[in-house]
Amino acid sequence: MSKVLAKNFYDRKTPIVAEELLGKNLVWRIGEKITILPITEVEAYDGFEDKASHAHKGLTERNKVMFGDAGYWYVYLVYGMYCMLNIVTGNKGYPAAILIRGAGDITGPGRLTKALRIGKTLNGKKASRALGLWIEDAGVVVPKKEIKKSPRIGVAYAGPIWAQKKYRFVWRCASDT
DNA sequence: ACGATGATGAAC
DNA sequence: TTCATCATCGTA
Repeated sequence: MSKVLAKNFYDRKTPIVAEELLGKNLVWRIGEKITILPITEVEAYDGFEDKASHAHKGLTERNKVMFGDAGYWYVYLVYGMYCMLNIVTGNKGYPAAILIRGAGDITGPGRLTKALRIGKTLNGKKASRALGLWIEDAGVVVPKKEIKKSPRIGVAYAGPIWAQKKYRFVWRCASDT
């Protein structure tokens, strides 16, 4: 049985949610076509103090979704070309989100949204079957040994403390090393 | 190693 | 209104 992850899953400490998202299924439906991809790589962006997070400069038009309820999509454009897909975590008023960097065979957040044709129209929408983009638990448990923690990518500007935080979680199968 | 490519936020 | 800066990727 697969169950759709809802607010009670996302509304917890961001790094915990991020780690638990590994192995969950990202589901994307366009009409009759359904794509199911197990999540393999994520990054946590947590709270006002996190200098790598968009939220650290306060509430803005772009990042306001991060301040809202958990379980909503935060989608934005970087480098003029690629949309980044994030799921909002934490309580309302507490800005946090998790960037989905890879799922299935796809590695890289830009490639993921390009492959699925996910765009900013989903920004601020609730992850649900009705929307056509959601995450569900198919009962897969990823062994701790297969989870690799490391610093986040592309956030050197955040200063040593935040740039070095191990908020990146990668599901590395035992078969490869 | 670097350019593409455009929204964003802050300065002026 | 202008400017530097990006949670990146493909090509070289």
